Amino acid sequence: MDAIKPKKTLVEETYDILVDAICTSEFRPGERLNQDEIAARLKVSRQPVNSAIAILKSEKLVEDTGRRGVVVSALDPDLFRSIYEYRQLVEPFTVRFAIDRKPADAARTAREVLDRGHHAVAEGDMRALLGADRDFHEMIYGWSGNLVVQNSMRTNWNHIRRAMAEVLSDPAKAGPIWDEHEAIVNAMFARQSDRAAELMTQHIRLAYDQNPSPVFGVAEAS
Amino acid sequence: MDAIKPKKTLVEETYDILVDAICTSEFRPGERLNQDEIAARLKVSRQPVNSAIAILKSEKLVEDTGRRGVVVSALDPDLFRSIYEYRQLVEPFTVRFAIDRKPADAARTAREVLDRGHHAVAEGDMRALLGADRDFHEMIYGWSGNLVVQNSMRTNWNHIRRAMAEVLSDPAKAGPIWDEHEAIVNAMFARQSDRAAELMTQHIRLAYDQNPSPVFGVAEAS
DNA sequence: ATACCGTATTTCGTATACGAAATACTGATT
DNA sequence: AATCAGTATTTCGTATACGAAATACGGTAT
Repeated sequence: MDAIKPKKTLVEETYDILVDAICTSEFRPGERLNQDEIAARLKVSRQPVNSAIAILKSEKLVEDTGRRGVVVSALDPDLFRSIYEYRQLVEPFTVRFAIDRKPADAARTAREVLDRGHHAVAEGDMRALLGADRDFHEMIYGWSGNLVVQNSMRTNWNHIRRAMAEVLSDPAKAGPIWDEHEAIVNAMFARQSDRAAELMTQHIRLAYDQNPSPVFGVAEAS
Repeated sequence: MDAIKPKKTLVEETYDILVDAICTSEFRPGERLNQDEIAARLKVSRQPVNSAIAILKSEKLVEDTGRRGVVVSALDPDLFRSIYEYRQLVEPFTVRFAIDRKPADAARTAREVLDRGHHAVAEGDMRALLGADRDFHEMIYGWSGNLVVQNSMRTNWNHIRRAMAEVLSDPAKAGPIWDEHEAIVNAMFARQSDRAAELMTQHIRLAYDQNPSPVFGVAEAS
């Protein structure tokens, strides 16, 4: 019997809702977040909205405009470049560690995540695709056992989602991505450390290189 | 003429004060943060304290205990290991990029930072040492031009500071660290990319390896 | 027509109030 | 002495109030 799970506070719920709205471009880059309106929409007082916005600020999803509140941060090509530079460095490393550190049920988990991705491709569901893509990578970060990577990639994926929300991508183009995911996982389970890491490096480089404009033409998150 | 710099809000100031109190072990791991007491001490209402704590929560410097508020997070050996694992991966990378991306005044800045470090060694001032150490590494992160590394290492250094605050280290032992810093900078300015990166790798590995217990016997942050 | 000034309105930071939930304390029972 | 139940107190999440600062608007002067 587990402990009763504490409910999320209104601050936490508000934060989640705002993150999602920003990352799906419901709130556009540069758009002002009006606390009264948000509070009215969510049917809460302004105070939890104000607190949630303070957290968003610390995560740079929104930025200050002085006394007149915050705007959604602009999509920053420098940040995007940094994220992909970083991913090319860090994710092959997570692959290497994941091979040795993955838990006993890793094969089952991997199968589920891959199936979910292939299913999203078949359904042509862009939102599910992005979620599955993120799940795939987060699975590997988790297996790597490195808490710093897990934490830093959590916020990085929010920025990736934002960039992806700016374009209408063709889900059909996502097919090869999931083949690449399969190949990475196969190499990992075959304990081919170098091959798996190289496949991941190529995978991420390809995602970035196929981007005709660093932010607005993003074809794939990964 | 620059824009008038907006003042920090009470939430921001409170957050800064709390971070410092946690990172210098004024608030001990496991200790409850009482909002009323903190508000009274800082002579503000509870609301900005509550908001500041919400941000600390999202950064994992404090954790929830249900309805009775938050406690300062325990020093987690896994997190510490992750941080050093991560640093050994990421900081040589920042060194390599810094060589090409450093600004025109980099040599002057480096000199200032190194002088500050040597001065803190001579003064035997542990707190200044830790600050200078952090400044040294942040200088290189900044030169590398990678925003993700800069952001993630900001919170990581808070955790490093916490671990350091648990022990009374001998400042005299910090001397060789600054010699290592000098060597790294010299290799960078000589554009010896491989050598600089390797020196940084060794430097960080040495800092971690000299730690008899992953958290409590930390001799050096770097 | 444009610029300026005064007033009204909006918005947000923060203080205060309220009530729910958790914890501490006390007295009664076994 | 140990346990339980009831009550009091503490603490925090959130709503509401207040006031400062920013912005919008309307009228007047040039």
